[in-house]
Amino acid sequence: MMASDGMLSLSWNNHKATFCHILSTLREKERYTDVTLACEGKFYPVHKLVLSTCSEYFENVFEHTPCKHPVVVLKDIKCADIEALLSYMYDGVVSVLQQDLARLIKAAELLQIKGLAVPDEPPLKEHNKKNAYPWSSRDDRSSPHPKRRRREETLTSTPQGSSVAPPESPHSSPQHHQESNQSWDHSKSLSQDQREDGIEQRVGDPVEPAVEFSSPKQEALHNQEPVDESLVKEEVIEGSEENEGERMDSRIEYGEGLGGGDSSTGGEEHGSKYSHQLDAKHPQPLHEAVVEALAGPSGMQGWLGTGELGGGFSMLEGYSEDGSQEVHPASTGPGTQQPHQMVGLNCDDSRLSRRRSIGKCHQCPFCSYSSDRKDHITIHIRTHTGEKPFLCPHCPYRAGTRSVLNNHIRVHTGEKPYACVLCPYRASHRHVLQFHILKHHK
DNA sequence: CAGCAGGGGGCGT
DNA sequence: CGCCCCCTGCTGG
Repeated sequence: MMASDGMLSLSWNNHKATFCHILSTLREKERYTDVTLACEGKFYPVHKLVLSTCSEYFENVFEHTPCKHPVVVLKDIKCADIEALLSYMYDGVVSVLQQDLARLIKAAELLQIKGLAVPDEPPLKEHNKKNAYPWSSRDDRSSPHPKRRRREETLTSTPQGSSVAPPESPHSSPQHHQESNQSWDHSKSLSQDQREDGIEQRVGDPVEPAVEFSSPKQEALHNQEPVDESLVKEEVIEGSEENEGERMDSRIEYGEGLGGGDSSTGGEEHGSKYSHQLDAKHPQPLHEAVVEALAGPSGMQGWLGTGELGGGFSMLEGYSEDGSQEVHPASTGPGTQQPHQMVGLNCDDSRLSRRRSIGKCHQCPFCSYSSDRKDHITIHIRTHTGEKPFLCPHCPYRAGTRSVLNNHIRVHTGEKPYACVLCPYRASHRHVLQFHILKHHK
């Protein structure tokens, strides 16, 4: 169509469809994903953009989460629902059994998924789900009902208030606070408060009373974690006893490895060994890797899981390069209404003490491993995430640490720095030399 | 033989 | 604090 002034208006006929398709494809390939949703032990690498577009809740969360690649642990929501909601958000459509509809809607309300959860309106009907196109509603995203949501619920701690309960307390009951929209509103309001009222004030948050901040560190923590302060607090509560001990600072860099995948193409020759990395062949390597990691008895299951330990899922917020946050194995009590929990990984202790060995204050969020060295935790976490930031310049091999890569590179360079003192033999690795000596010069 | 995971020392910022 | 490097124990092909 030509405009009167000679300007041409070029339209992409099926732009929306194509755009959405591409987005969906990107998710499948885990390309450019910058946030991971964790639910019932499963991990879903997705895009902040999409989540923010379809959910004001996520929008707020990300707004307060500086991390490059946060991990949002969703509690009280079934992974099936998350999958369905993701399908809805990415594809605009989702099929759901009638019997599961109520539950799905509830989850959508918790997460404030546009089109599925309409605060002021009655729960959507099925047809809504099918037709609603996330994108279509996004425009009003700001308008929807900010105020409404904003309704303050200072009552952060609900009767269940088990937030104070020990980690072991099984408040996992998924229903605890999802039951009503209010609960949703509640959480929402909290986050908004934080954002609008200022993060610092969180400390004074009503919830606070229940929480015992034993050390200044915690405050620091708060400052660092603008997001859902209430959540953090609760976490703190439970973990408070181990302020120094259980808190950990760890970071996961999903960056290249997980989301990017560009370079991840490599490793194929290494076979399945590296498949967990981001091989195109394994669209969800991260999931698998992490799930595996979680499988362990003492692993994340306890943590994220189930309520045995954590009583519901907690949010591991921000295991990212940028943001380290604290993770408290003990998730918030059921008292909280937030669909997720933010868990910080920062070990504020570090600030207080620069010494490395003051006890193992860094805990791996995925397993029972702990270390007094944050850097070691960082590396360790890569074993769970599959992240291997160090690429071999000669082959697709990727390593989790520089040292490992350097060792590997010797296979290409033929360098054999380890010489036998008893003969001309040289080995590329110390182990090899030791074996040689034992075998030939014993 | 190659790689992985964990621990420790050292260094620069 | 983060990174690098080294060492050790272990595993799998």
